[in-house]
Amino acid sequence: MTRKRNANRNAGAPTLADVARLAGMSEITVSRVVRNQGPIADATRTRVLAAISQLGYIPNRAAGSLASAASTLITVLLPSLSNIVFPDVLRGIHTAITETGFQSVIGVTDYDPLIEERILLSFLAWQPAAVILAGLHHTPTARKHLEQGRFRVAELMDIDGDPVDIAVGMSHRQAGYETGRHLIERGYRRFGYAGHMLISDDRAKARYQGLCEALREAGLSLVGEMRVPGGGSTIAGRELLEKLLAAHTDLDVVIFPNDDMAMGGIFYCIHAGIVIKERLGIFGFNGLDIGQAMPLPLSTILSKRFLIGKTAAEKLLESRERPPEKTIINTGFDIIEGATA
Amino acid sequence: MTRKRNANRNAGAPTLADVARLAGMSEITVSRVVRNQGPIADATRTRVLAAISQLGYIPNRAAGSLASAASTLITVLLPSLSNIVFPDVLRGIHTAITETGFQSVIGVTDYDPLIEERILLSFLAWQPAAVILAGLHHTPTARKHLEQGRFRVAELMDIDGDPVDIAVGMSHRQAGYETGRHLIERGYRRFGYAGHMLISDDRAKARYQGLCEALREAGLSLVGEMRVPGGGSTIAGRELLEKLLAAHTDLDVVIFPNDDMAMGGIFYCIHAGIVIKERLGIFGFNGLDIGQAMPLPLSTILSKRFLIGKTAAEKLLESRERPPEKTIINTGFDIIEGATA
DNA sequence: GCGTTTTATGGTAGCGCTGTCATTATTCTT
DNA sequence: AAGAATAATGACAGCGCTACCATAAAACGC
Repeated sequence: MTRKRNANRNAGAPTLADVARLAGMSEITVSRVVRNQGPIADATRTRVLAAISQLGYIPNRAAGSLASAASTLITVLLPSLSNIVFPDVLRGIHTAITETGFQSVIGVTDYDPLIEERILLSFLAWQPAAVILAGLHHTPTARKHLEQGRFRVAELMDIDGDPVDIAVGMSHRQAGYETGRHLIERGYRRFGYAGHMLISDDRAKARYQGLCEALREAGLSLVGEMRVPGGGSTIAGRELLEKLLAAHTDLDVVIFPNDDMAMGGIFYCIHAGIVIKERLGIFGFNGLDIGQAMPLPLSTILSKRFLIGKTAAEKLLESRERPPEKTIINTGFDIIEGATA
Repeated sequence: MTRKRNANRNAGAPTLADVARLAGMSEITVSRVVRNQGPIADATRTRVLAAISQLGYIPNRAAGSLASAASTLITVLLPSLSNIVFPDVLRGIHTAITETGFQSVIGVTDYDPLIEERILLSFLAWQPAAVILAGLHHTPTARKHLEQGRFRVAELMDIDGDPVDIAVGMSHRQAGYETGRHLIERGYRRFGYAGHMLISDDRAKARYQGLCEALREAGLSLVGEMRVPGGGSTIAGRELLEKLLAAHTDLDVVIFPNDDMAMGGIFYCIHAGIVIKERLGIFGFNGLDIGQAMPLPLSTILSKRFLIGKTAAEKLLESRERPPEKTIINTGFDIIEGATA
């Protein structure tokens, strides 16, 4: 039977036992060398390492995970990959884990908490060492599993709420608020908003609310507001601004939920001969490089995506066990003055 | 001993045996229901499913992988996450696998074949169902493992070469060549190249060579050429074009290795008052949305990144076994006429 | 109606590794 | 120098699942 079984296996792929035999050591010693764990005599380590490289041994992680009830996998659930923000976060995560032996398994939730829940459950089957997801808002089932699991949890981007374990991000409500204050101070009074319809993009919603609050405090309110269906791209921003200005000719500044859309707005102004900043201010969010490379650098808010990902992953790996108190790390944001508002 | 061991485990997480007991079935039957495999009576399936949801059973993939010597993981090795191209590819991959139960493990190689090799070996420890990587150029060790492994392999982006199993992409050499032909036909004669120094970016190199070949055939050659250190961004493109034009005042067209840099070039022209197209043509590569949203849409080549990722993943999952003949899928490219060259 | 195939289910032995508990050198105290 | 601590190694069971083979029951063929 054993023979039959092996037929379907990686033809003769060497196992711990093979290495042990060749090195003249017990399996457990080889295992310790591989995992760099426990006290090992230098001579032993050398011998084992030699046997490993001679055989081309690759440890079987499935067996290891099963035996130890823990894996080296980190589950990463991102709302989207189209929005450059999340690849940046992912890049930060990878920068932090690259030398640690941890590996990331990626899921894309499409901003949908139900999809997030489904993917989360299927990923928990790997007994991950940590779970990283976006935002603090999850389904009750997802939240329950996150709370009860034997793994670390980092919730990224947002810090306005109660995290399961670690939250790393910024206050989007505050960012929206300060956007409003900043523009009011610069003399803008007739505000427009050109958004998108990702109702599950809690961050964009929080910024919007913060903005409205700043306006309200100053006795102002949004004069005009429009949204495109879907996620919002540069082209969408361009077309949307045209429509918004057609409906509200007297706007003096328009805020976009992200830089991509804001750049579309700028392109529309150039096309339509509208003098940016004097006649119409444009304000974005994210602080993308490309916006800053433009002849008129985009006025926007720099969100520290890479830093968020990197910080979260580092923090996560500090300890295997979840500490008693929750951690909230505010990476903050910078207002980029720019030349468009 | 068993008790001690369980102490460290997921406290009482239900196992197949628990489900089997509750459903009054054998473990193997439950396993079959979970995997949707083999003939199961409807009544049995219903009962098992009820028990699963009652217990909140989550299968242990590590155990499954160990027993079957196969996993549902797909290893994805990308050169970079900064370059928007690769998140697009990843998005395509995820679109294809999202409903299949397969999951992606991501590694970032930084365009370095040695890093690629190291990550590949560490990922093979999971006995992945498939490996997806960029390009056809790998270390001998990596190539050997790819060839001998019991998993499918897809090499993306490039098709100029001999793949291990499946290649999906386009001919970058041809893209470069056609860029040259296209611009020569439009009357350009004094060519400049503003590149970067990613020597391991084989695709950019192939396009460069194709371009040179087209010029050579027409009795031309590059008048001026410069490269920035590192990967090349919009800002780098902007600064590089300034330098290149300072050194070669008589260029009538400049080709960039990607749209990001080309847009930087456009921004420099706007800034310096250079009339784009008439006085200086600008040509990119990738066909990013943002380039097409600009007042003067960028002249460039559309690479079908999303399609490449999606096609590769679909093809990969068609069959578990590697077929005897290799597959090469040419997704082609489109020349976008644009307004900048 | 009796063999033959198909459908549905189960028993059992591992998969390759690591946790737990020993055990035996070796070094350190005072 | 005797006891105590530490360093280095090993035996062995078992993690939770699935491949393999077996078996029983139902459907089929002529």
